[in-house]
Amino acid sequence: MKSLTRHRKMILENMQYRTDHPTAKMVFDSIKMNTYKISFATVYNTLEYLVNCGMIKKLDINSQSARYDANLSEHSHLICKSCGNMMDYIEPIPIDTSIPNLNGFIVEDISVTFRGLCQDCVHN
Amino acid sequence: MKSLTRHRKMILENMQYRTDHPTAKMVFDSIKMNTYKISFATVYNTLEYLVNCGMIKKLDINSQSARYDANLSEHSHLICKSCGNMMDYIEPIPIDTSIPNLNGFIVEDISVTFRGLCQDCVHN
DNA sequence: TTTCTTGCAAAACATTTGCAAATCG
DNA sequence: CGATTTGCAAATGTTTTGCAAGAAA
Repeated sequence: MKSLTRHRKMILENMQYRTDHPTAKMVFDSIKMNTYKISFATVYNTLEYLVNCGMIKKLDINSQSARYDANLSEHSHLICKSCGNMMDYIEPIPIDTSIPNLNGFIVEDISVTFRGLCQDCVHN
Repeated sequence: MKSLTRHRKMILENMQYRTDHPTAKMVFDSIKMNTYKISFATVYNTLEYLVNCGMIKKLDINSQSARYDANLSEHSHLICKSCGNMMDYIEPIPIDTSIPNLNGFIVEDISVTFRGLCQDCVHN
C-alpha cells in the first residue's frame, strides 16, 4: 500500500487506457507486447493490489478468469449470453441505497449486471 | 438436455435443499457424505447442465470458484467484504427494465449485488 | 441396439506463494 | 543500508475433456 512503482504505474495506466474489462492475462499480454519485461505473477498481484487500494475494481461477474475495470464512475454492465461481449451501461440505475431490511448491513458498493442478447446476436 | 437422471435429480434436490449458494465442491462433498458414489466432474458438468436448462442459476459474483443458486425467484445478494458471508436480499429492487439507451440489447436477466459490511463485522 | 450419461484420470487453465535478486527510499 | 517489490518457478486450486464403461430409451 506504499508506493506507486514503475510497474504499478504501468499496469494502472494500461488499465485506464482500455475499456475492455480485461483479465490479468490480457493486461500481461498487452504490456509484454510493448517489449516490457514483466512477470505474470506481478501482473496478477499488482491488479489485486490496485483493487485493494481502490484504484481499480474487480468486476462482480462470473467469468472463468477475474475481470478488472479502471472506470470507477458508477455504471453497470451488459453481457451478451450469445457472443460474450461485455458493454458498459452508463445511465444511472435508480436504486435507492436506503432500501429496507438490510439488518444492519452497510452497503459500500452496488453492482448491477444485465444479461441478455446484444443487438448483433438478436439479428441472426 | 433430455432426461432428469438419478444423478441430476440428486444434485438438483441437494441444491434446492440448501441456501448457501454452494460451489461445485460443496455440492460434491455434501453428496459424497451421504455415501453416494458420484464423480467430481459429474457434479461440475451437471451443475452447468442445470444452469443451461434454467433449473438453477450461476451467480454473477467474483469468487475463486463458481457459485450456484437454486432459488429462481427474483432476489439479490449481500456479500460482506470482511467475513465473505453471502446473504439473500429478497426485497424487490426497483429497477425499471425499460431503462433507456440499451441500443437494442434484450435484457433477460438482471443481477444486483451489494458489497459492504454485515452487522457482525461492523461491530468489531 | 442406439443414444445419452457417468467415472476417471489427465489436460488445461487460473491463481497464489516462497524466496532470491532487484529496486526503491 | 533496510524495506519493499519483482521475477521465476513451483504449488495449489478450478474447470474442461476424452474415452471407456454403464444406464436409459
